[in-house]
Amino acid sequence: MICGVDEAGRGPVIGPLVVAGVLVDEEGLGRLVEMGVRDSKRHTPVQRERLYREITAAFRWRVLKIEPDELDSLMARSSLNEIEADAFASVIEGLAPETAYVDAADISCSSFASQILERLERRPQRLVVEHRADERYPVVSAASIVAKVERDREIKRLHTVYGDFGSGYPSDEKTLHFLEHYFREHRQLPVCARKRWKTAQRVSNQRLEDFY
DNA sequence: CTTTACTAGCGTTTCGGGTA
DNA sequence: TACCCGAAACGCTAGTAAAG
Repeated sequence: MICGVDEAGRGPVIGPLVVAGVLVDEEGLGRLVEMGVRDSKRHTPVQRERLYREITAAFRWRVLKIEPDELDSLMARSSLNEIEADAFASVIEGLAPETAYVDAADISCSSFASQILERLERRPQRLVVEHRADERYPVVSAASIVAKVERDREIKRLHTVYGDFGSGYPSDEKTLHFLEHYFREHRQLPVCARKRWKTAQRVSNQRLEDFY
């Protein structure tokens, strides 16, 4: 059996980090190609939703979410890469594949591979860690779609709680506005925000500067 | 007219080399 | 030795061009 693992929501200041894995056999690999899975960025949201339903109905899969408050406390002691290596390892462990294909986010492939390996009790026979694996391997594309849709759904849920704050990424004007407004109103950042992120800290400090 | 595809620009983190 | 800054990788948005 072969699994692919990818992550979504590494950069944003709002919402969870999501890691997903999909497990397929040789035949399933062919089905993924027939479905036309590609890197999640290459699909429209509607296509992603449809593919998500097909993938999760047809194959074994796992998803792991790390909420902002948990991420904040973990980052007091570990780097983001170590936290991700932990999450990737437990997803792989849960699917127990012979071969695992992993998308290395913003780190050198070899060091990420060894970080994952040292966290695995039962290691797959083959661990392939590459940049842009989500473009090269359909099973990683599938994982990227699952991760992306799971995060989008979570953001949508948060919109019903907090109103429309955009994507949650610092480059999104709406997100920044929301954080500033919320902080002015409540004198603290919302639970859904990552306090350790520079953007979040800037928002908090800006308030202090205004105050004095 | 609507949807899709592509690029540029900005945000995040980590890594590595140069400099004081 | 310690620090700083650029490069690399990712994701997101907005804008533009092309296709249906």
